[in-house]
Amino acid sequence: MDHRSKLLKAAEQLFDRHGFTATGMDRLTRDAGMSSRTLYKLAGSKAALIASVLTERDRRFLQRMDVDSLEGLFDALADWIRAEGARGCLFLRAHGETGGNQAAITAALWAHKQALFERIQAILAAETGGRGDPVLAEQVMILHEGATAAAVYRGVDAVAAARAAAIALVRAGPS
Amino acid sequence: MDHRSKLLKAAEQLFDRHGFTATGMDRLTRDAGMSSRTLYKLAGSKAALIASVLTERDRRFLQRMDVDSLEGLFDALADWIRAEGARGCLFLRAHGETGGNQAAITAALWAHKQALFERIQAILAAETGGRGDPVLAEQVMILHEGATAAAVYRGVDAVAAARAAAIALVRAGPS
DNA sequence: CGCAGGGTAAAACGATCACTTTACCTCATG
DNA sequence: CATGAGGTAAAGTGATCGTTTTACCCTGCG
Repeated sequence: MDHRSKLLKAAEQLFDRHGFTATGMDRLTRDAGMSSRTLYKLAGSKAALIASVLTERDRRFLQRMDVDSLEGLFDALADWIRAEGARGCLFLRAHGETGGNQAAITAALWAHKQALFERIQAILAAETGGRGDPVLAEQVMILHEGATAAAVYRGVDAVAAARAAAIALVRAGPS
Repeated sequence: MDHRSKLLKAAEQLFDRHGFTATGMDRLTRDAGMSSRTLYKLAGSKAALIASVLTERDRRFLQRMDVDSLEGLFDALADWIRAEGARGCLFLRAHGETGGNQAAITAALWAHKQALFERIQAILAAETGGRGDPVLAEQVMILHEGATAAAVYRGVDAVAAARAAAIALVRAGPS
């Protein structure tokens, strides 16, 4: 594994497990297995590193959510949480820690949520036969978001509950 | 207003708007309008102050969620967000910033979510005529949580969507 | 008046922060 | 063999962190 991949992997893990501000650069160099000089040559700055981590996270997460059914979407989320742990959405956490004042982080958050929303819309369009209901998509998105957050204190079972709710909502159709 | 109230109010606002670690004690003393000596006599430490803020927040939030219908619950959340802004659940943010390693914060998070869950259960029991469905309560809780999180990037409208979804779920009954 | 309680402003504390610099090492390639 | 690119370890940078200390100032009360 090359230096850049090692750095991004270590950084994502540390940021996720301990928080962004709480993670010092000395700990980062140790976990990434490289000198601070190389780290700064690769990352530029801590802020830029956070942005890079979020970009990579977005790619990896959406890849995992590349499914073609509502059930698959929530199963994929449950798998993700079982593999990565339940510590809440990393994008919202980054946004919250920086007070929403860092443009790059806010942009990454928006792009990530927009992409996820479009994926949900596509899944629903396929399931309901092209009938695109933006309100229903938003409700499924909220269930997905809520399951991610609630899993922090209720565990993976929250995802199963959200999954059942989403299915019931779609079956009930437009209210 | 006495010193303790001024401190808690200023601290809650700063923590919420800028993050916990990003808020320095110098800024806190300035906004609370007192010397650092008085602040430390009242708060003990920054960690203790965070815990106190969360306790006060729990009280104030649950007081606002003291309603007797499902519609009222989500309307109360919308009112809260309109008044306080949409920056996500402060308890989950505190938990995330500290990596879940501070016992007092984790305890405050658990207590808060447990109390909210019981409130939702009570509302549902009243609405469905005593039929206590714990899964339905969890689903409404997830919608509530999801709306709080999604409001950060989609605005208050997320709460209206969650409200409609909750109503549809309850009307559909046990799946 | 005398004095204690509770406050202030501001300096000082050591620790830690993100980041840079210095000095040295390794090694493939012309 | 010489060399330059790319790496390391470690010390140093100034700033900022949470917290404590110092010295002083009101003010209500016996």
